[in-house]
Amino acid sequence: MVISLTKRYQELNFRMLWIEELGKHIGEKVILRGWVYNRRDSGKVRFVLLRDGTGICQCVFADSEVEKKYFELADSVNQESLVEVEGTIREFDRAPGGVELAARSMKLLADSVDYPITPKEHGIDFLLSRRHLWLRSSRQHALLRCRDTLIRAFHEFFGERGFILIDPPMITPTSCEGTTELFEISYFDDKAYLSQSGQLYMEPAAAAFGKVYCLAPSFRAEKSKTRRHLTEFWHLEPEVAFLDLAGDMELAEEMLSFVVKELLEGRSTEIEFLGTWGKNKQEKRAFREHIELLKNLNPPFYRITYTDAVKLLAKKGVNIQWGDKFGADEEAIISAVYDKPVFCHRYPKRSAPFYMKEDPENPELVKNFDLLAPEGYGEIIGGSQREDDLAKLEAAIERHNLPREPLEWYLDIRRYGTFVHSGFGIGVERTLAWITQTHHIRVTIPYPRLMDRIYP
RNA sequence: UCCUCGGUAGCUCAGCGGAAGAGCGGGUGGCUGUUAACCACUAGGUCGGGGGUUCGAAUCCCUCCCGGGGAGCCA
Repeated sequence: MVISLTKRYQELNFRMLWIEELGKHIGEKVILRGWVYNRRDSGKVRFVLLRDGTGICQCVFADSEVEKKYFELADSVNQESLVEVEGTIREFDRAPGGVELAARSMKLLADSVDYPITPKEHGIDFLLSRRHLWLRSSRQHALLRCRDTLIRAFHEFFGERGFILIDPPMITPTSCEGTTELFEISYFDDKAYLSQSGQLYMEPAAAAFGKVYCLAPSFRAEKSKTRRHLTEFWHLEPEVAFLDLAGDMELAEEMLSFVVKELLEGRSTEIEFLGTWGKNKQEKRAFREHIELLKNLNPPFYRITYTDAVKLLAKKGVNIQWGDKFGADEEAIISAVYDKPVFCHRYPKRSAPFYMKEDPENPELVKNFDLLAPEGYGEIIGGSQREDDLAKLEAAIERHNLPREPLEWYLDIRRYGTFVHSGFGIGVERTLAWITQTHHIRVTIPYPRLMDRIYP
């Protein structure tokens, strides 16, 4: 079908163009194919907004210039019908994109009756149930283009630095961290679990390749119903040999600065659009301030120890004891002190996962960090130096009441040339939500998986 | 799992004991350039399900179902 269409355009001496390319073809006769985004009319003129995925083009049908049947089609064609429009591209300042198509004819290729997502406000339940159609809408379009750029930027950052991409398994025999709820699946005659992190598999890979990373889905079966949680999210996890905690934090801040720059440069149109879409005056100002913050997001970020953060919170009147975990409120208070993300590091060992390295300067602590994003977005990165002492790791496994046998392979890394190494995990959706100031991360992934929502 | 708010036209919502409403969307007509166009007319309802209170229930009570927001946990 595609081949024959292309041939037809050649025969007609027309050019089949994507809407994003139209600016370079002013004055040319072209054929556009796309879906009807919206339709407007005034007197003897009909406007059809055509969407082909790369952009939107206003097609103008003037009563005096087109045959009656085409004018009538332009007058009645349904939203999201697939059409082919033939005409001439011309400049028009007030049209979206600065150019418009002076239409000569239009052909209905596929009708669309009662398209549910009308140019109107809809509730989140309605939209999420129609996520497969919602993807066509302009805000979702902008967000997912930013997501594409963000993921490419992650790969570029690590690729340029000689990291090797190592894909972890998604089906695992046991929990990686032993704490969170896992999705159980049946695996022939056995039980298996969907991976909640690739980290334990990255550590042996770091011994094999030195600098490695993975970018894969992670699954969490916790019944978390908040704007920061998905049951399936994309998890980026670098792991580096001979890197200590300080180096790990440096890697994290360089990476974040890099991808933010790539987004600001590569997706300025989309980010500008997101800064105005559905926002009131105050929100628009807040967004502009956020963009200024992003523009100045150069290393180093701020650093504060857990112990100092507790003191800071106490000074702010928060009732908190050393050893308590930080909740969402505490994290918001800490991050609000700074105009850049802040590393909170060296948390109490008693609430830390088994694999984190004990701080030699204080065995009550582990050498880990959380990176807290400003503006209340909370933790977007969690990282640590890993325990490389076999005896200490074995003791930690025992302390956490974890079964030892499924972790023997992991202990091997400490048996055969153990080495200082560190890494971190960052959620693609949380990062994108923070950069684009999106309230809920469910719209930063094409098909969100949430508690009680698995359709479409 | 807990707390909290909600379910009324295709969509977004108002009505909160006394004739089922608005805006948008759909349909029809009007307007030479619209920007979620506008104007007029019009069709469209098991008020989430079940039970109860009452002369009378969308409205009050009980219960179940579904969804939103938040907490814990985490990225």
